[in-house]
Amino acid sequence: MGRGKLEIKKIENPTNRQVTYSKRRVGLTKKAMELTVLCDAQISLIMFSSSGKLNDYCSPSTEIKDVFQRYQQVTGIDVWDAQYQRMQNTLMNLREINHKLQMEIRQRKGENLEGLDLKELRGLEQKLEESIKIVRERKYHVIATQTDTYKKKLRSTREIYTTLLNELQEVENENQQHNFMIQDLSCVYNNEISMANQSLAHCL
Amino acid sequence: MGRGKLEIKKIENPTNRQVTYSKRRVGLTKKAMELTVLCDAQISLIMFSSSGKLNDYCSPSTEIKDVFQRYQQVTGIDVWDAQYQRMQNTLMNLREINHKLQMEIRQRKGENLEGLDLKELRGLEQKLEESIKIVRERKYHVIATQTDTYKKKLRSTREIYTTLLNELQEVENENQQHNFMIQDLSCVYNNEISMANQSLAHCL
DNA sequence: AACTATTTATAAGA
DNA sequence: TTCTTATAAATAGTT
Repeated sequence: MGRGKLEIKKIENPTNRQVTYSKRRVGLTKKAMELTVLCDAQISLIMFSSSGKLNDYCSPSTEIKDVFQRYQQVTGIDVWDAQYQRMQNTLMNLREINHKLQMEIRQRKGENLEGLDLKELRGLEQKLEESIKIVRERKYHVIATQTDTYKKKLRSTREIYTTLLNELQEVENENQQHNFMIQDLSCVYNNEISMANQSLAHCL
Repeated sequence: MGRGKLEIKKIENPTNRQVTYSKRRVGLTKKAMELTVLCDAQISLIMFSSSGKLNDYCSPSTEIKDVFQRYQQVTGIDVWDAQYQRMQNTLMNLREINHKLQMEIRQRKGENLEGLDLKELRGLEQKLEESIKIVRERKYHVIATQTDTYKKKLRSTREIYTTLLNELQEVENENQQHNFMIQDLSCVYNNEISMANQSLAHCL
């Protein structure tokens, strides 16, 4: 179209090429826009001139990257980044593992037992018995440790008391005014003993 | 252009819209190609029709993703980022859930109990007791069902035996040569009874 | 999918 | 770049 027919091959004159680019770029964009409006299409158009200048058009209410994403979805994963692909794989792996874990937990909770036969149920029962045995052993261990701790505390308190009592009685020999301190210490000691006994009783 | 002027707004008639899309899509692609050739430009054109069909054009010796990469470089917009970020989040979420599931399973297996205090151990023991109760109930249910099935099988076998025995004895009255058949049937029946009893014994 | 009257795009020139 | 305009190209409506 135009005053003469233009053969479709690279325009060698750079000025002419640039002029033609400008004109046709506008025309192309206009046509893309019209197609968008007329036919309710989603279009992305990216143009780089031979000098590297960028121009683009994208149908309204979307962005180039949305179009790209959609393009990827439709064309498949070939164009996806290697890293992206790797991530996708990891994701699927994790999902699978997750699912298996969920299933195991559900079985161990006693849910979803419909599919199991007698032998499998026995196996599960056995596994649970083993687990509960371990938990109970741990519980007894913790109880024993706590009891032990209380006993040690008690013994140490008693030792401290005895030591202090001895020291005080020595001092008392020199100074009768310290009598009231012995009474005070007795009180603290009895209190401690009582608390320790309470804790032990709660635990056993 | 055409027989009449077309107002640039969405064509409501779907058939017309589709036809116009097809025609103009070809025209647009042709113009893009011409611009590529005439002006030595790099062009990517992606079109989705309103029905979701994809068509694209890309200047020779490049691919869409090259154009996008270049576009990304020039504009500074990271086409990948949004998608990548979303995936990363999903990944981290899954990993976290996975970890929690692992921990729950390990506890239910009796592993990794070091961090638990007496109260938590008691809770875990209780949960395991509940689970094992459910599993046992299910096991008893399966056993009961199987027992029932065996009983029914036994009853049915006995009925068939009785019927056949009667029939045979009737025939026997007419024909003494059938004695050996009765013996044979007895043998089969006793065998069946014995197998059923064995299965029941194994089960209970 | 083909036809064609008309509109639109644009090549060349200014 | 922009305007003009003759002419090529695209395409709307029709078959």
